[in-house]
Amino acid sequence: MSEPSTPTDQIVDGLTRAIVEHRLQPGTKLAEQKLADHYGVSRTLVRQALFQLAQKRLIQMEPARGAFVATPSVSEARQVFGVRRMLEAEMTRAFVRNLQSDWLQSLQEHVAQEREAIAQDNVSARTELLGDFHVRMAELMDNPVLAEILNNLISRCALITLMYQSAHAAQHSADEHAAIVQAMAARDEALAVRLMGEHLQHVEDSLMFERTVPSNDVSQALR
Amino acid sequence: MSEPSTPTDQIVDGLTRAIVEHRLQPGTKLAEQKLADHYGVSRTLVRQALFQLAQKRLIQMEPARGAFVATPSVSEARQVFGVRRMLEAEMTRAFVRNLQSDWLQSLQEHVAQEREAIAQDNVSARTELLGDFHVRMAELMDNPVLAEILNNLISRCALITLMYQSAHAAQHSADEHAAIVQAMAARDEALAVRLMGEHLQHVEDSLMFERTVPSNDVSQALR
DNA sequence: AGATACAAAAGTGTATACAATTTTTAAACC
DNA sequence: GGTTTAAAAATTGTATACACTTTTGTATCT
Repeated sequence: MSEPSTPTDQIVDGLTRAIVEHRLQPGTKLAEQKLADHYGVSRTLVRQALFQLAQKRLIQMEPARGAFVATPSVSEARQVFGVRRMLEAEMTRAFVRNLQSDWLQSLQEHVAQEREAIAQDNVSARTELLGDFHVRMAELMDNPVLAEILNNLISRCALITLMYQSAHAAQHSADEHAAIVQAMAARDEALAVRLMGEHLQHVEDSLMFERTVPSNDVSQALR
Repeated sequence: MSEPSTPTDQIVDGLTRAIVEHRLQPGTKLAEQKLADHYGVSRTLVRQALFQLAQKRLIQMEPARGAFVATPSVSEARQVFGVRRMLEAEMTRAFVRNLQSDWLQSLQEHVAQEREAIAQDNVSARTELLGDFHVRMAELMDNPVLAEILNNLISRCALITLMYQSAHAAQHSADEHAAIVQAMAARDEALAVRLMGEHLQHVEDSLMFERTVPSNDVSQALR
């Protein structure tokens, strides 16, 4: 979390957070000069950042027209969730098979944090923690390659996710996380895998609503 | 394959191919001006391309020192193959479950192409086709999201792969591909999944040898 | 009034310029 | 001979300049 990171990376991170947290709505135009002014750098660096975001599929670049926050189709959304289910089913299986004593405690603490954020109605912390549960599993397994891929997929899911996940749905997710950890604690591989699959299916099913208002106020959103 | 693509994308593609095909050895320095001269553009565009390659983990950028073709550690290599096994086990399962009549024929034709390239001792075509077998499955399932992720993973595998895969190992891979298709044709889901897992394990096991000579002649490699 | 044409403004795409850092080269020293 | 120091060259990091495209605004015509 505390990497030195180049200016370009900082812009990437800042925009990623803004997009994932829905402070920048899908379809919003990202004008290079405005971003440059906001970050106090030249367009050169903004441009480098935009290209990277395009590769992460968080924005879409149209030739000579500029960059826009991505508006994933329903089909793409289903594919992203599908890949997550494929990957995380096997990840869960491997997790239970190689279970270390401290892993369970770490996940249990994470779920506790989730519940705290939900109780406090802290929407952005809640969203981040719910996604990080899955990344945390990869990190515990000491697999940064998997963690990075999952993190990218989860970013795309967050972009896909409806504006604000309801407090109810968030609570449901946290409960499912807890149930998964419980199955792991019982070393019940099959159950843990099944619960993880169902969990992701539930998250997917709880989304896919109508689009929300595009306010498009870039400077304010980035504050 | 025939996208208009910006100059930056062309540089990314060109360097990707050069790295994946081992015309540029791991550790080779990629000096910006040399690349700019070679592609007849300014450093600006080369830089954009390099940042994208860094994100794909095909090169590593060191602050103020420049870009170098990535030299993945053995640990990273195992992680990449591990993620592929996770992903492709489930992909194979889904493939067999949703099997369409024309899918098998497409894969069979692909295997035939592989064998032709192997017979002709066309190393670069062979390497590309052996990797594309897996991407083809994702494409047949009409899942570009999965196809893109797999393609990135496979690029990293190719970078990891020993300088030149032996003709013998290539033949072995093509045979395993054929066996997988055969299991699919028999609608034997469990067998197809198992064969795919074993196939990836074999590929992984056949690698991991010593490093080879760094020739570092960029201009010639890109020719 | 509505549509069309054209000029002005804004924005993107690329190259160049320049400061800051690293690498190389050469000389001085032990 | 090998190591240290210092200047020179090369390279990276960032900003700016400018051509070209798209968008916006305005006046003209029907």
